[in-house]
Amino acid sequence: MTKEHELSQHMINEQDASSSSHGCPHGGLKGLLGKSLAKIGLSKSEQKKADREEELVDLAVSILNEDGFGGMSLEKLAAQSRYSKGTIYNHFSSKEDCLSALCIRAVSSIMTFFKRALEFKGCSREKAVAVHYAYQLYARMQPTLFMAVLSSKAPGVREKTSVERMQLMDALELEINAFSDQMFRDALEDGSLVLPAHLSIETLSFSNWAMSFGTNALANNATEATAVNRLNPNTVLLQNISILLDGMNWQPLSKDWNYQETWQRVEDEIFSDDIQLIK
Amino acid sequence: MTKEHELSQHMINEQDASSSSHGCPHGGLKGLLGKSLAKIGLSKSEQKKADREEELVDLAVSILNEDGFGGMSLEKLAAQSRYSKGTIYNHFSSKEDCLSALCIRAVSSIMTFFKRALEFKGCSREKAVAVHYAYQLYARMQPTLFMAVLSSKAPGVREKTSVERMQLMDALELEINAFSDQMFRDALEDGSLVLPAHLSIETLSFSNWAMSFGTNALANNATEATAVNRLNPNTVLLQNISILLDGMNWQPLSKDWNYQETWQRVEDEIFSDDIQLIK
DNA sequence: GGATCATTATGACGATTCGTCAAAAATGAC
DNA sequence: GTCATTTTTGACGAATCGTCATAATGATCC
Repeated sequence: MTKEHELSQHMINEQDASSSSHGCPHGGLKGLLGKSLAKIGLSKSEQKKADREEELVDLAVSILNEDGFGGMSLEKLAAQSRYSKGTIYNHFSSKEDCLSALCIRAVSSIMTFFKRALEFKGCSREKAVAVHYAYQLYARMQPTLFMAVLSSKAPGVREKTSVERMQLMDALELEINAFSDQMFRDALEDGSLVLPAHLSIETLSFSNWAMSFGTNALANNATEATAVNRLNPNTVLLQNISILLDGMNWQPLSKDWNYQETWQRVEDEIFSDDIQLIK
Repeated sequence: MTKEHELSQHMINEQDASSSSHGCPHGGLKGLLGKSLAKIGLSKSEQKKADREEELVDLAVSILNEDGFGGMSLEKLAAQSRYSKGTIYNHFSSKEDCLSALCIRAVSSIMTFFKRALEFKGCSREKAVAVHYAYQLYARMQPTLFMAVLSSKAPGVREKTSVERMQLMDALELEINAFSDQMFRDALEDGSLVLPAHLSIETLSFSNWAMSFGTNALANNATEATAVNRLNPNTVLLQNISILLDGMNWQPLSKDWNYQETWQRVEDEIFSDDIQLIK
């Protein structure tokens, strides 16, 4: 509850600060960060409403973590909050709308994690590895929220989400896409990656995302009978990603570089605080 | 509704027939197929109950397709069926238990698709491509059921699922894992694949699955803002998988073989009937 | 066939959640 | 202080959940 809150609180306002303070050698990504969600120019009452929504989403997250997906209800949210049901429905047009709000919270948090990962000092492929580390870390810290992002894309959920929220969600998604694309553009620029025949940046970017998402989703929902259980949960993602990036011929290849060490350095140098929270 | 029904109806009984009739040159997979779910030795009343359960799952699938995930209720299932609520609850201990039953149906269907894909005549990597084609085809034919498999792994759902059904689900999952592993074992045996340093069969098998799952899940839930929309939905999976299998150095590499043609041949030679249904 | 017992099916029930809406309360303008 | 506007409230009807006493069905024995 407070954990998630701390992660995302005022995140948007901190974006400019963080993205300009880290010493990213490639300028490409800078221009894409922040701005799109600026909470500027709000009247006093609008600000008040926005604050309360933040508070409600915080509470919803804690309920989600506590009672799982099916256990989340606006009734319960109202009961546990300082407000009545009517007020809750004044913020969220439906349960699904609230789920979408949670999804936005999740994607925003992931985005900040990504930006922190980018601060890692290393070659372009190492930076990509760092971003995957961040994704995996978030998936482990907030498993339910991580999965909520996917569920919120189901038709039934989208239909019941307010248009403004859907626009916000789509904007965030574009931002994430742009972020991912830019990683590959940077790699092409510095020569460590050459576009394979018949493949576009979009294809590489998507395959990269799909692998990371698939691995985290399956690892998250592992049962005793699952293939994941036979593997080391800490490095499954690194291994999968290594095979994929080798397939793209992204230099240096995994046989020529100890990415295991990179992985560990990302944990120690960037996310050591968050790792403590898990344990 | 009837579509899905036809797919899975008596599937288990047909397993032996299909796996012994196709001309698979590698014998490795044969031994693993079927058996594990044999519906033998049922008394008359047990048989009757099993039949009715099949009927109810069919109906549940159609409701799921019609009203989506949140719209599925046992109340509705009872209303649309010939039975009363009490009887429904006699079959499914809860809504979540019913969801797990749907998941079992889905995985079983996917398994039959996989086995059909294996009938494709070609080298081991082509067979793997065929299996991915089958997975993607199922995901497109039954998008909601496809996603249901993942949701049924959530803790909240598992908790409310009857133990027998969970055992059945775990057994199915093991079967799928074994199937996947065997594909890689066959490839190692015929020499087209060599185990990369520090990687196990389990790792390769899982990365293969994760990529396919991730791609299909994301492609299924694509919105206008998604990266998937920029790509050709018919071949996204083939492209992603090609990069991955190249990364494993599975011969022949995509630069030395036209897998696009393989992909098309799988569609034409194995799944042409099912493709018709989508259109 | 009929009596007896075991199994299965039924739908009424209380509890919970959904989303709505008229009335009450709070806010703000003058 | 008064009035108008906005916001908050919780009671409401509908839908769903899962349970359980009762009714119906079927099996077994005489």
